[in-house]
Amino acid sequence: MDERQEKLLKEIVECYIKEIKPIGSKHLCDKFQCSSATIRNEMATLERLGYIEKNHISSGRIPSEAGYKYYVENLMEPEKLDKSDMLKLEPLFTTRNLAASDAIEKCLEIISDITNYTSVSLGKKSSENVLRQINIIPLDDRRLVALVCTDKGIVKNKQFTLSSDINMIEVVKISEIVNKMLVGTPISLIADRLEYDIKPIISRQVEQYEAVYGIFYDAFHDFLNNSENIHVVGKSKMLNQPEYHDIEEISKLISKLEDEEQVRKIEKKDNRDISIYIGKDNDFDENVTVVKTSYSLGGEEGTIAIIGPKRMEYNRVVAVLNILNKWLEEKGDENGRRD
Amino acid sequence: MDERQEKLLKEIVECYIKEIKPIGSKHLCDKFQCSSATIRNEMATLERLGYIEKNHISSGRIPSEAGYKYYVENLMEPEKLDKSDMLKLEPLFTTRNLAASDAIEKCLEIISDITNYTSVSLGKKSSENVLRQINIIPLDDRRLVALVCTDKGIVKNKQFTLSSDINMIEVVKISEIVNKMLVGTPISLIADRLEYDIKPIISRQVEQYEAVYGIFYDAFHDFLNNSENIHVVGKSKMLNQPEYHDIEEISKLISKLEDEEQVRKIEKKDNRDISIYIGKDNDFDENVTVVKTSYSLGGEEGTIAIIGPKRMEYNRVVAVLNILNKWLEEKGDENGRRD
DNA sequence: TATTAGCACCTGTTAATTCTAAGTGCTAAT
DNA sequence: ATTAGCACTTAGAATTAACAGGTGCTAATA
Repeated sequence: MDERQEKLLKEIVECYIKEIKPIGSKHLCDKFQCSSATIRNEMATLERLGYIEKNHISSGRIPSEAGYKYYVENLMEPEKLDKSDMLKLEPLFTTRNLAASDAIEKCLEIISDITNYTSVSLGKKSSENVLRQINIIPLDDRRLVALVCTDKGIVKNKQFTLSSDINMIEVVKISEIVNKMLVGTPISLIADRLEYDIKPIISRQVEQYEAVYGIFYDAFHDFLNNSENIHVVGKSKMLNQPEYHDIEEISKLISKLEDEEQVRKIEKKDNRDISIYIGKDNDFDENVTVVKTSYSLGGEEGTIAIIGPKRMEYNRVVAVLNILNKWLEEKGDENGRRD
Repeated sequence: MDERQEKLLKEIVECYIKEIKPIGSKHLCDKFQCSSATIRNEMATLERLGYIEKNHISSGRIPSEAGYKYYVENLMEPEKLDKSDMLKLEPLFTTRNLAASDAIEKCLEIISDITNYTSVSLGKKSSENVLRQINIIPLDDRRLVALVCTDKGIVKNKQFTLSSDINMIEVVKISEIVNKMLVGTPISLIADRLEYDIKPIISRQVEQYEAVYGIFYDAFHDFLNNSENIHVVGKSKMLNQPEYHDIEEISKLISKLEDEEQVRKIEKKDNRDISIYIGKDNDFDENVTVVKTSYSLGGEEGTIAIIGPKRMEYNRVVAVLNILNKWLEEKGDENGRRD
């Protein structure tokens, strides 16, 4: 590809991203100071190379997946975010001492707001976390909150109401035992340990041991079941993308976004700063582009991804992620220094 | 309306709910043992009364909003849920000592799953809650969890990482002061009280008082901002409803479901057991039906609503709500006895 | 008097047809 | 290497025709 061809491809991609209509040769005459015939010739070459496609024999051209790929790897110019975008990013920089998980969620919301695409965060499955501590906090003589914390900074609370035959003091005592015995245990093993190590002890000490056991079991239950640590923000953003006219298709996509197992497919083992998977390149859905970056924050490692149409405003998305990356790095350092 | 006309209306409504196609006179001949002409005559009457409509001069009939209304008020027969539905309801009855808010959310998920419509719960705005207690739970020497509990059983936790110049012990001490001074204060007033009552005290006792103040401020912040206590489950269920072919329209509806202020409009001051607002009768969206019931659970009062197409399977929905209502009542009693 | 058969009439839907706009590839001339 | 010119292609819009499914009304019927 010579320089003009590259410039042509760049123009086609950017123009198509804006207009969402196939680009004909005439549209590019002015920009390139030559006749439409010349453009047509060059386009024919680009098509032979696989970078652009026709919908039908006499339609304008649209970028192929390879074309988008070449664009993002070689042609795309970084964009500067405008003022209103920076304003939306503001709260991130001003809010201090947010916990990792809250910070990530805030990120997602801002990303989704700025880009108008769906944003996703993937942390370790909570079952891979290790129990740091469990606290029982009495609210009154019948109600309590169980607070479970893991090493990766996940904290969950769950409320319980005791039936009248259970003594709050017992529950607190048991929680001390659980702490002593189970701290450091991977969450995935907790259920077993509760059953085989803790239950026998409780049953010796407490009369209504089934109920007390139930509380501890339930306190962990959320961790085991819904593996959490996945957040998806802006699920319905794709409804605004005009290329999705078919309600069936979009419905399928949204279902996928609601299915944790599907979303997990976004995760991929590569450590590049920002990676872009276009169409068939990504394992999630061949009709979308997934842009990913990984973060490490307060000991928790994970991935942030943006899901949008293949005709994504790549340079905008990359610009946003670059800023967030820098911010996450700084925040990560801060936390690092302190640990 | 004589008996036959009522039976006719009932048939038209139920048939339309199933088939989603305008109902012609021929379809009803068998059921009514008479000719299509007779049916046509009767239909003309029903149309004059405003219970059914035509799309165009020679189409079959569809129920009008008034028709649906007459149906649910006078004609609808209660349905028994089938086995698979009861199976889905099962977890509700077996799970014990769930906190109110968790229980409600569980309800919503089950409702949405069984009915395939969107379900919503509306509790009191969290700013209307009153502070019950705030706990500071240290995780290590730099990290802590702040746990805020309100009288209506809302519990939220938020993690913080302390910068190295703040002493954990100080924070815990301050939390005791906050508890002493602010327990019983409506959440909506907390911000002010923090500023004017607590801040002066902290500033006298702690050197880095701004940061410590920040922690308490942030701990409450979520309560103030997003007024929470609204849950919407199955936002995209409407995508499966065939009458919503227009992507624009459905997109608008989903946006509404994501907008808390809009969702609040569902709330209405009426204390009937189950109330049904069809089309223009509801303040949320004139293209849907809202079925509501109110609950009182562990001192928290609120509303559960189901949002679906006007062509909703009313008897199924009502059957589900009836069961839930009974369950909620029992559970409410339990809690009541204990307080 | 309530029901029905028959008929003229209406409209959405579908398929077939035509027309146009936008674009292409190729050839020959520049 | 570029371009003008031309034949050719296709999607999409507009038009038409045929048809299916329905209606209301009238007159005959039980």
